[in-house]
Amino acid sequence: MSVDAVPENLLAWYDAHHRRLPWRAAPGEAPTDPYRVWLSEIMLQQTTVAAVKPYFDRFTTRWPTVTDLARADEGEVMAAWAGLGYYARARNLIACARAVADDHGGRFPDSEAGLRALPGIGDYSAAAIAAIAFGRRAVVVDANVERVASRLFAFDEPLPKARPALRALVDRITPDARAGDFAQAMMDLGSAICTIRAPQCLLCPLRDGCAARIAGNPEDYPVKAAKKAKPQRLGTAFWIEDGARVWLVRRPDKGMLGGMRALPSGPWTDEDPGLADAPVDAPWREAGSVDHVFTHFALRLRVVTAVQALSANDGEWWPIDEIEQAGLPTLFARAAARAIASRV
DNA sequence: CACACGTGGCC
DNA sequence: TGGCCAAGTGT
Repeated sequence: MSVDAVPENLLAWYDAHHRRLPWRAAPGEAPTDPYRVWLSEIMLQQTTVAAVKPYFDRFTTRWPTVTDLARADEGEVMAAWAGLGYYARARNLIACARAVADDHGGRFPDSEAGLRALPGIGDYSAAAIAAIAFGRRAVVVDANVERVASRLFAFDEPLPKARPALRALVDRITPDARAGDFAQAMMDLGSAICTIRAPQCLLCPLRDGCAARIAGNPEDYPVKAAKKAKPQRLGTAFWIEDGARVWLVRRPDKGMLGGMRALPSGPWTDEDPGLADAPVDAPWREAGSVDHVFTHFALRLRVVTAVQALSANDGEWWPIDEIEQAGLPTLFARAAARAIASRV
C-alpha cells in the first residue's frame, strides 16, 4: 500500500467502525455544533473519553450554548470542572467563551488561525476544531496520530523534539476532503487498533503499508525522550470546623489547582512543614495523610483537624454535609474524606 | 524551550 | 504496584 492509499483505506474503515460519541456526528451527518466540538476538545486534552463523558453531559445540559457559558458564574464553572484536572483549562474555557461572545458575535471563528488565537486553543485543538466542526483541511496531530504515524513510517526520532518532522509526515497523508473524519479516524484507530501495547495489526486497515508492522516492532514506536524522576513533596492541610461547617479557601489562579476551592494548606516542599502554616492557633489533631501523585511530583499531604472559631476575609464556611458540592479537586476531596472519617 | 500543570486506568 | 500514559496549552 502506498502513502496515497492511506486516506481511502482509513476512511473506509472509519465508515464501518467509528465510535458513537456524544460530541460527534456520524459520517454523512451534518457537522456537530462548533460549541460542542470545542467543549469536547478542551475536555479531551490529556484526558480519556470515559472521564470526559459525564462532564460533557453536565456542561452541555447546564450551559447549552457558548453564550450561556460566557454569562456563567466563574466559580460555578470551576466547581463543575472539579475532578477533571488541569484546571487552567477551565479558566481558559471561560475566557474563550467570553471572547467568542464578546468579540465574535457568539460564533466560533471558522478558520484554524482564528481558532488558534483564542485562549486554551493550541495547535492541536485549532486544527481539530477547524477540521471537525468546519470541514477545513487541517493537519491534526495528537498522541494517537503520533503513534499511528510513527508506526506507519517507522519514524524513530525521539518526541517531542521531532514533532515538527512527524507533523510533516501526517501532512502527507491528510486528505483535502473529509479532513474531520480523517482526524477522528486516526484517533479511533489509535484507540481501538493501533494501541500502545499489543496493537491489533491483523485488524488494521493500514497494515499493508505500515513500516513498523512489516519490521515486526510496532510497539517500539513512538520513540520518546526519557522522563525525569518525580520528587516527593510534603505538606499539611488544615480542616477547621465549627461543628457543622468547614473553612474553605480559594487557591490563587497561578500554580497547582489554581482557582479551585480547597482546604487551607501551606506550600508543599521537600521538608515536612508540620503545623508551621496553620492559619490559626488550635489544638490540632492528626487525621492521617493522603498520598497523591501529580504530573511532576508526588505529594504526601498530612491532614490535621480542629474545632475552632475563625474569622478571616479570604475564605468561607461550607456545610460539611454538602462537601460534595464544594467542587474540591480530587486531592482535597480525599483530604476532606480523611478528616471526616477521623471525626468523633 | 523545557517545564508546569491532574487524574484515573492499565498491567 | 509503581510507572506509564492520555483528543495539549501556556509560559
